[in-house]
Amino acid sequence: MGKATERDRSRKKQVSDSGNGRPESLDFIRAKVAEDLKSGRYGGRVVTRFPPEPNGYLHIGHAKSCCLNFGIALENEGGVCHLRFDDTNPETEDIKYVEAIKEDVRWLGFDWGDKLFHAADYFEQLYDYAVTLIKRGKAYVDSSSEEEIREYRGTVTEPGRESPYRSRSLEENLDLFERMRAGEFEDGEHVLRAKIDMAHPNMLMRDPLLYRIRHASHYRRGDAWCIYPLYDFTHCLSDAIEEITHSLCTLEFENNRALYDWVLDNAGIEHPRPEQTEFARLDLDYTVLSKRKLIRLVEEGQVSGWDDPRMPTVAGLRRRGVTPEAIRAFCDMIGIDKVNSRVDIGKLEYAIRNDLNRRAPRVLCVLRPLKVVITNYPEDEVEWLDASYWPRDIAKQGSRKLPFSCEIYVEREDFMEDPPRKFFRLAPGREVRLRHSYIVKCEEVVKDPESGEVTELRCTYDPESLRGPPADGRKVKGTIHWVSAAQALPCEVRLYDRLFKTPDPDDAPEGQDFTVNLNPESLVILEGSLVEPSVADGPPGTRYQFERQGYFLSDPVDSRPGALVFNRTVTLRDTWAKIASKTEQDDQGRPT
RNA sequence: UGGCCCGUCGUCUAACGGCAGGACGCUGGACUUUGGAUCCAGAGAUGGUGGUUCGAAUCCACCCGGGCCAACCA
Repeated sequence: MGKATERDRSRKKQVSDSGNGRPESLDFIRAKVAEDLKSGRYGGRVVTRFPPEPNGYLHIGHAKSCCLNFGIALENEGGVCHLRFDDTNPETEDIKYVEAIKEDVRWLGFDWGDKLFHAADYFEQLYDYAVTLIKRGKAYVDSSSEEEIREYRGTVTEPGRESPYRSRSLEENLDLFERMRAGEFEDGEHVLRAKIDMAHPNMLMRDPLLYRIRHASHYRRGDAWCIYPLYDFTHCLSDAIEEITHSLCTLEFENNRALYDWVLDNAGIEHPRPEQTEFARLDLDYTVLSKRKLIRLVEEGQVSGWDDPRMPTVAGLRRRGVTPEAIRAFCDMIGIDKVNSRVDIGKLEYAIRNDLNRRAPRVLCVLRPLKVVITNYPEDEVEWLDASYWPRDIAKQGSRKLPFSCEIYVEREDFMEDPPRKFFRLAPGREVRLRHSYIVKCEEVVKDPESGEVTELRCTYDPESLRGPPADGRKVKGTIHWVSAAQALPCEVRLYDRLFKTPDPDDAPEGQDFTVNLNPESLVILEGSLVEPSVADGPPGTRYQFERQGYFLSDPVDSRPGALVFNRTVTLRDTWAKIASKTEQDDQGRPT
């Protein structure tokens, strides 16, 4: 008991009690940070870093890392998290990605203060460390060709062979490396390699490359350099330069840890040194989270850009209407572990709904309109009904006026001529409540004589039914949304759905790739939707719940007063859809 | 087939030698002028086999399954 109390007290991340009387525990990384703090390993410092490479946009997997690194800094007294661009590859990186990433990190709610760094700014120091390595006999210039190097490396089951250039003298190595920097050689003529062990069972330790020659302009350093350091050399030393304590990265870098430590050791970095710890990257079903694949979707025009609302990018989620709070809540929900896993996208959707439920005012919008004439309502009358923006269980004030008249539109889906059991909506002879308004009864169905399509419903209303249930005690189970024909605003509605139709997009038939699994219905554009007039003043980027439909955001780019465009962020939970599909299954399973 | 890492409800996770707990999802019910939200209840897991131990998800061995590594990417 005393042990539990002590552990409880030492917790820095105060998460809610799960109701079982026991405190919730820290993930293994936070536990390690807490341990290091307790043992005084880093003198009470906690310094993490979020190290994106500016060669693409941030996606929700990066958000997980962002939440972890900035989260740990926030949770610990005096904790700091650096934003560092890991920009050592001049051929793929661009300033536009730097700007986009900064915007995304800020939008996610994280503040790096004055701790903004670039690995490219360390090139001079990194060069000096390389010289140190050479002087210690721990690095050499290899003049083998790319193919030779590959060949000599061996395979995972066979040891490699030493390069013939491995035994060059210190002086020759120093001279060559200096001339590499001076630009005396062509791309690929020489490389700088660590001298470790060509027979090492860990392939990364078989004399890994440290520097390569690339006569290319760097977005930040211009033409100042023609040799560029590689990841394994750069990252650990950048961490050391910034005095990072906990260097957190994903599982695929587990093999790199030995090299991380080797470089630090041999470059003479003093203790306390940064320590690398790996965790599982985020994988989400019904989408892809690899930069390579996301770039392909953008370049092939499968989506409209990095910020297409179907993209799992931070920019895409933002334009879709997802809030940073929802993303952070989701990251909290999934936890941190070392098991590679594919998270149910339903969890993300839950986090989004849970957040939007409390923040999005309710309005009425008819996506696919069906005309309804109220035959016993005065033809020229318009009643402006008071309608709360919030349901009774949300403690917020505010309402708007909703016009009601003899001609309205309802959702086409809310009428069925021959309804199944449990369909609580409009059907011949049936009554429904119009949200915030009267009860109406369907008296007549008007059809197009040619096609047979229902074109209009003729209904009567109960004048006594505006407030509360009907006096005669009859039950009206269904409530549907509607808009008044004369005052409704036409709008475009973009219904976004999952980008892929299969949980694992990479599971493609032989010879085909993930793009065959793209969901052709991931975007359905509705041109003729009608929304209540109160939304006219909402600036682009306003969030609403369209009652019974879902959460929507007026598109920040395309929506304008008079030409409203709404993006569906996520649908509401749809119990009816579940009942309907279950009923269908039951009917199919039953002998006729 | 070499090395490293990892296997707990359908999914994401907790339990660190002592009652396998939570969340999402699912099922049923209550409530309801959103088939939303909320509330209540329920079903549901330690990959396998041995061993150590009074006691094993936890420690050990073997097996099975999964991931990563043979870019001058990160």
